[in-house]
Amino acid sequence: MLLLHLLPYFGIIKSNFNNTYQLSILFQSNLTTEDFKVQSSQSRCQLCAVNAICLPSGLSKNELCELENIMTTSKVVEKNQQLFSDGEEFHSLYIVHSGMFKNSSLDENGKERILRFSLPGEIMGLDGIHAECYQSTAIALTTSSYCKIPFNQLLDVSEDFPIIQRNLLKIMSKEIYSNKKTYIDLGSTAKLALFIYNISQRFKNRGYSEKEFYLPISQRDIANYLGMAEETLSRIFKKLQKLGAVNYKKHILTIVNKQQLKTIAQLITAQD
Amino acid sequence: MLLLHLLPYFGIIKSNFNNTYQLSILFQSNLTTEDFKVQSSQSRCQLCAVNAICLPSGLSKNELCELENIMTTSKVVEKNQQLFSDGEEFHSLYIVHSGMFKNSSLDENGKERILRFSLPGEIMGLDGIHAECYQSTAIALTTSSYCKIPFNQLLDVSEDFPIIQRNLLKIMSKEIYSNKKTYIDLGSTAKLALFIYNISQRFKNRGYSEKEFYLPISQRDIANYLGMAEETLSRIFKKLQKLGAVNYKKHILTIVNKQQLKTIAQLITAQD
DNA sequence: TAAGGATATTGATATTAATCAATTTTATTG
DNA sequence: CAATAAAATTGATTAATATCAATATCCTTA
Repeated sequence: MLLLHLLPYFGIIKSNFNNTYQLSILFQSNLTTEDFKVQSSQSRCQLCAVNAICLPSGLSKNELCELENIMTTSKVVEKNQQLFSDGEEFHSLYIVHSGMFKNSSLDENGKERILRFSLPGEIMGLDGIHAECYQSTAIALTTSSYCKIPFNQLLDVSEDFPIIQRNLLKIMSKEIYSNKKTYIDLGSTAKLALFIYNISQRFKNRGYSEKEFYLPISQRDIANYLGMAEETLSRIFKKLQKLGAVNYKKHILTIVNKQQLKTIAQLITAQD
Repeated sequence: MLLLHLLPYFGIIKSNFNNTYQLSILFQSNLTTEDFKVQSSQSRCQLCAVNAICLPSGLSKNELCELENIMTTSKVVEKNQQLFSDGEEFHSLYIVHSGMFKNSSLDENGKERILRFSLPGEIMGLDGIHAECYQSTAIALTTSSYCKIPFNQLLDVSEDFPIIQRNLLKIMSKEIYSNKKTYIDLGSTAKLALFIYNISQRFKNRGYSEKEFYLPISQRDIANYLGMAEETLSRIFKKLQKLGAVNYKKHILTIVNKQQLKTIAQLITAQD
């Protein structure tokens, strides 16, 4: 039987190519919810692979316990299922436990606008706090799992445990900061290179491989997120491969030359 | 003698053109700091024109008092002065009281990247909480004033007054949300129209005129913020004027046709 | 108020990316 | 596994925007 808290590790394709395809299948496959069932005693935060990130640093056993009491055990959603939707009443924060989500909303003409992709250990729903309703829709891009924290209960607990409050502020601050590093003045090639690099670093920060990972996002969605035409994105993916910076086949992304990727993304100045 | 807490009202150019230029001069002028000196008893939050926005709703007299005790009386900075800078140790949040600031940092090639413009009632420095140092530099674009809240003291106070904590979370949530409404998939014309509309609405939400205001931002800085060439911005400003949507002369911006502006900004679908 | 520097405008051209249209490849489902 | 739908690729063309270069205007300050 599969233990859910190990799933995030499986999602990463190791350099060893014998393991690779078997493992990655978990993320594209048609396994049913049943396959992911978990013993509740083992799904608690102490055992969770992402706990160190989703609510970082400084919590005592006592404080962690309080948190766990209000959180749901992690649950599975299938590909294309929706966790919450734009405009719906806000009640809980969601933490990605495994898999990936897209957060989007519809613009004035009804066109989907993808605002963010959420990876394991990342929190969704923070933008709903101020308006008391969710500001975007969260859709699983692959079979995924999540934990749920009712916000009012979190506030109650944080009154007794200021460290939790402080952590929440830090998480939100980081979110504000990361949104600022925008793609706005980059050309299409730099945009895609930066996007790949960013995703890679987010995986790395969560203990996964930064070199090779399963990317369950369609090119249409990447193009939407980066604000470019699908066709342009396809051409630029090809270009990045031709340049030897990355490799991309069937949603498996390999970073071949990290330095070069960073240079193209304009994160470092090209040497001459 | 000028009372600082009235300044924000003066910054707005009324439709009455007799008053207009005199008043707007306050914002471009070379008045010295002396001219802006304030009686401390009148600068407290109760009298502040922006208090209802900067720390909104639900504070009792008692709670407000606690806040005021830790805040500095509002202070003036001259044009081009810096409030805090990227990388400097984080200690306080800053609230714009009057005038305008730009928040920017340098990219890998040393080029300035403007991340945001801060208007009266808006908080600066929130992105510094997580890293414990400021993530951007705040520079006054015109003679401006601000209030300062030491963050650790704010945390202390908010432990006793949960409403303050909750307000802070809401403010940060709003900031996360507003960053998401990006310009990424708009053409240059729509970008500039949306930019003008957004600024206009932020003025409106703070009780100022949404139709006409002094915009102390250089076209170079607007172009930088929107990720386009200076020349393109100049041409598009002209285009928006030719179309009859706005008027712009010597940093005085007038919205001539709001509906049209919104249509160009793709906020509403064009009627046929 | 005249001079000099900064900011903004304008035109010509080159570059980049969008659009349109067709085809190929991949994924899904009975 | 074949049939169909969805996603990705490719080429040709058009449209948008950047760049380069020159000039004009505005703003500051001596």
